[in-house]
Amino acid sequence: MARVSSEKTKVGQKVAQKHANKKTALVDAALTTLSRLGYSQTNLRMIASDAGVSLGTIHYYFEDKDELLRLCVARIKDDFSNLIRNVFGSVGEGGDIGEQLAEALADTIEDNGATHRLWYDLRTQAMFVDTFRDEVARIEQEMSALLEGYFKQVGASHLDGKLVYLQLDAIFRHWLVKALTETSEWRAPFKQEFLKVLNSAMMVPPSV
Amino acid sequence: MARVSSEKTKVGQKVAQKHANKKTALVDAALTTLSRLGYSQTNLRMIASDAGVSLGTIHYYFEDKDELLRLCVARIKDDFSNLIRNVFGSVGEGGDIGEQLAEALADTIEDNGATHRLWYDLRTQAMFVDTFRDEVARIEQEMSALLEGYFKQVGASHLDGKLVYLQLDAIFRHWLVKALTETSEWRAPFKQEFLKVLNSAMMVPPSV
DNA sequence: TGAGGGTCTGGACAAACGTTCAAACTCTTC
DNA sequence: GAAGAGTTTGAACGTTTGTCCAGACCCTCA
Repeated sequence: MARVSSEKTKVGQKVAQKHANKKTALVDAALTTLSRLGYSQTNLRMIASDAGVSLGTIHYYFEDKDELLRLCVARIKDDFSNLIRNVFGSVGEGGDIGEQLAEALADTIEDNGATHRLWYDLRTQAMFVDTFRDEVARIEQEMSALLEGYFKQVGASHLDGKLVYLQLDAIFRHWLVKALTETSEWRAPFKQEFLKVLNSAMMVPPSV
Repeated sequence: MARVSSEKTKVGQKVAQKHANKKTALVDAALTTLSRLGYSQTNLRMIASDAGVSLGTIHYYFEDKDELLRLCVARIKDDFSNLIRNVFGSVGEGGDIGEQLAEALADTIEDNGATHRLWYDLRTQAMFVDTFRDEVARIEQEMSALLEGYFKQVGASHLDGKLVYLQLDAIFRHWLVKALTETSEWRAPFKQEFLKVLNSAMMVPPSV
């Protein structure tokens, strides 16, 4: 089992960089497979096939299946943070901010639907096995924190970020399923319900 | 492969009844295993072990694994309906109805936590495979309908049952996870958040 | 007390799984 | 262009999985 050179020479660094790049590329491929088939039906042969490498290559870069899956969850966390951050960032100053937020989330249902589905899959797996449990909890905390930051920005700092996140997430998940399984129009009703929940949440007065 | 006598004789009916009883007992055992291990980690040998029968017996009563799992989902549906119906039924006329509802739901987190966890597992599986998809959709519709019936009863018939169900379900799931994984007190915060969401949902005025 | 239909068993099977490994291959460096 | 470190392969291994089956078992009637 050859290991990548960890010497602190110039060549060693170059090789290590290449090694790391390939590793992240394989994580990418694994995420493609996972988002297509789901956690329970994904195996290493499928991942290798999607990545265009042989089965042995997977084990050359990863200790075992667990390490690969953990890195996948970590990657999802980063992608999620960036995605939501971009959503909040793309929301312009003028116009109805909630409306723009709903629009951006509808876009990500359309563009990253499979990835979001995988997130719900891994979140559920974490209810049974503790492999991802901590990382899942961290992601949810970060989502809540992002929302809370948004609330502070619009002068509603008394709102509970986690509580509103849970409600909005439920709407998001529901219409994600619709968008993935049905052909009927979903953007309009999603945006309507999302805004309804968001507005009703923001109408809650500060608790005494 | 011996099949149960389907003759319409007296003996035939008796035998068929016994056969059906054993079949439901095996579904019960399967649900125990599933709720303990989750969908992706449950296999027929575990189910047979929990049921106290040999592996062959499973295939004597069920065509294949799929049939058993489908019957499990169907059983969950019935149990769920009855459970929620009981919750609504146990809610007395006097006092704060929302408070009593939250209390009853907290009880079922405590008493049937593993079953609820399984429900979320199967609901997520339905996002990837279509085996349970229709049955899952039916269950969610029934939950929404039950809630809508409750709204009509308290004179808030303009509220969207599905929308409120999604929000309350999110709170329920969140605190179910807490109750299953952490030792800290969860009943009080669950009831508080549940009521907060319920009340804020019921404050929504009829749309024009 | 046999006969016979229903029940149950434990082993056997093929397929699929994660994992391992010797051998072949690629690329850089001297 | 030889050497060597890093990479990739495809076959092979041991396990686990769902499925199948011949035979043993149980129970009920004639």
